[in-house]
Amino acid sequence: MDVKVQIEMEKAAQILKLLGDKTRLSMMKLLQNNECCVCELVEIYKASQPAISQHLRKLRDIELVKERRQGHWIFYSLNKENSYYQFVLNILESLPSEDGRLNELEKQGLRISCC
Amino acid sequence: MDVKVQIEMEKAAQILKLLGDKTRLSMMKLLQNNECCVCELVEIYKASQPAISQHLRKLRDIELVKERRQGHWIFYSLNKENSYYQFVLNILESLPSEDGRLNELEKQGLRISCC
DNA sequence: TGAATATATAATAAAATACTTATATAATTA
DNA sequence: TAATTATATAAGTATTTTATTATATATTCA
Repeated sequence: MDVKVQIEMEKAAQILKLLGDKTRLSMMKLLQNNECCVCELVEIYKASQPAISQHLRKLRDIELVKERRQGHWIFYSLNKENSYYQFVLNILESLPSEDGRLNELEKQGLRISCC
Repeated sequence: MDVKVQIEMEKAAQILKLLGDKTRLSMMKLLQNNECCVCELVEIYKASQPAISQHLRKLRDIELVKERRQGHWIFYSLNKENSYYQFVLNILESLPSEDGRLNELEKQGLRISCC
């Protein structure tokens, strides 16, 4: 059964606005099960590096995602500590998996495996 | 238990973008349990009539809400026939009730009771 | 049928968002 | 330590969204 924690209207609208973008929403779904670095996302979404960086910044600013530096790379993942994590997860669970996109990368030898 | 019907990424983003506005999100929550006419929404949100009409149009365009004409008034409500109704409902259920706003109207004698 | 009321639409202006190009920062490695 | 690589940020521009003002449509009622 789902947990239904209530969330203020304003905060909800703010989060939904950020999720209301195809690239960001798909990124969030991808990050639900995976840690990804920026260059992988650039490859997957065929977008410019600054464009991806700026999407990530917005998600980071409201703490929906967190980063972990490892050498050259910065790995992004969902921030499970966030008070609104459950709200976001509820939405992500209605979306089709995007993991296939990472498998594609792997096949092309472009996956940045950590460590 | 929640029904979790999967929904295409693009459609989800489109819906979330519309919900990602404070006024529209709050309106949707209000309409979850109530039928409201435009003038009530204008009063509640202290917005101009065209502004409210245009918000409603967007929600109507993707069939999240439906209208019912009765005399001068046009009453809006959630469109439960929509394929994405369950998805939307899932989100609305995490939000605090807005019914209090209608009670306020009622007290002021501004509620348009149907029939 | 004409006036009044509720709502919609069109045109425009203002504000917010997203993308591009250029540059900065931080870590790695030769 | 200089060159390279991954990422971030800033500035400018283009695009999208929202609100405003003016006007049109539809219904009711005198």
